[in-house]
Amino acid sequence: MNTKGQKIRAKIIGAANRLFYQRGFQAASFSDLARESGIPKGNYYFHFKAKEDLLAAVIQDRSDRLKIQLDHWRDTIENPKERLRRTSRMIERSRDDLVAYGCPLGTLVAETVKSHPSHKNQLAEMLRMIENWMAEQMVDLGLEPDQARRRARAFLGIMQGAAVLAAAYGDADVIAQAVHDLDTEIDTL
Amino acid sequence: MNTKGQKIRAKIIGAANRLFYQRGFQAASFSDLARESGIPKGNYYFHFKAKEDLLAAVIQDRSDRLKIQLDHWRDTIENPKERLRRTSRMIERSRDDLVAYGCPLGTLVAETVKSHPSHKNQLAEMLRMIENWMAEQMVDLGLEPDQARRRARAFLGIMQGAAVLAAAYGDADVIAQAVHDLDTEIDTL
DNA sequence: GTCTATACCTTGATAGAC
DNA sequence: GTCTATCAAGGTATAGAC
Repeated sequence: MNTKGQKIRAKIIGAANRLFYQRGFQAASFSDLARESGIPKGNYYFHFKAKEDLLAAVIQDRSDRLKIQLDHWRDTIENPKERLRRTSRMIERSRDDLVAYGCPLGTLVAETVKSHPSHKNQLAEMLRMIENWMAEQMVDLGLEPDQARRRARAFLGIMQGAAVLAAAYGDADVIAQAVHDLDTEIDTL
Repeated sequence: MNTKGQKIRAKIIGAANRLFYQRGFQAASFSDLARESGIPKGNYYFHFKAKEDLLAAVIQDRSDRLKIQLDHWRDTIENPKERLRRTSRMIERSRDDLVAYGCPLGTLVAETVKSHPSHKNQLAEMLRMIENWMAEQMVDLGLEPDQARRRARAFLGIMQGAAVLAAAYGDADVIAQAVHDLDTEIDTL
């Protein structure tokens, strides 16, 4: 009988995923979640011991889906440069959200590093997943592993920085510039 | 008789400045502030109508001091490249705080863009102040204004991105790499 | 397994004594 | 001008009916 339970659980995670992103983890209350998801407040505590456990599940969910996406790109795209370009296209496509709410990962880092350090490892792992993936593609292009790691980290930093500035300025051009800069860097690899 | 009042006000801003950075704006309560500053809770509402007004004063205070710093560098350092290098040295010097709490500006952007949009302009102005200042030095180096703005924005993005990753990874090496990348970029200007 | 009602606490904010 | 006492509101979390 866990199909129904799993379904409600997934629905809760889905609603929390969106609200934690759009309002922030601390600011999103269970009342908000209940109202927007249609699932009553008390129900949350059957599926998750505490709000922090719900956050952990949300991060895990994002991580799982990111992994699927990265694996898919790696397995279906032959050209390493083209694979790399997918990352810049990803932030280009989500630019409106980035302007409105910042990076889903980066803003969560900002919150959790101060008040909820228990989630830092989960978030760091997710960022490392992206970094490692980009480094792999660079190695495929012939870069030395050390050099690849450095470049991959710089790429990730550019993305994170662009998300912060885009949100602060409320200006999608910041994303456009970052995408352009990343793409021209990829060309020179 | 505003000397004493101003002094208490300044003391409140000082304590809030630190706690808002180390714990985050939402997470830092008046009880925390009262305990750490020694100034009783009720007193805060004589000097600031609401918590948001205190935040506005804190940001203004940071902005004022940043302006003084940038003006000072502009007026006392002859070599434009050396002026630019001061910005990378600044993040290098504060790297322990960046690792522990992220960027004082960037993390505040992450919080306010979602739940307190009224402060976005203040923060955006502060970031633009840095961006404009760096662009000025680049123009002094002979870059076209448009090109200088693009590069300055990229520089600022690298700093913000490095702060996010350093905090997420809990690793000061991220800052070291960003400083190195910035310095070598400055060399090529 | 699901939902309702509620306990308990902390928060930002206020009223009024000094 | 400064501080104490307290408020109403809203938060997370729980107990227990269904």
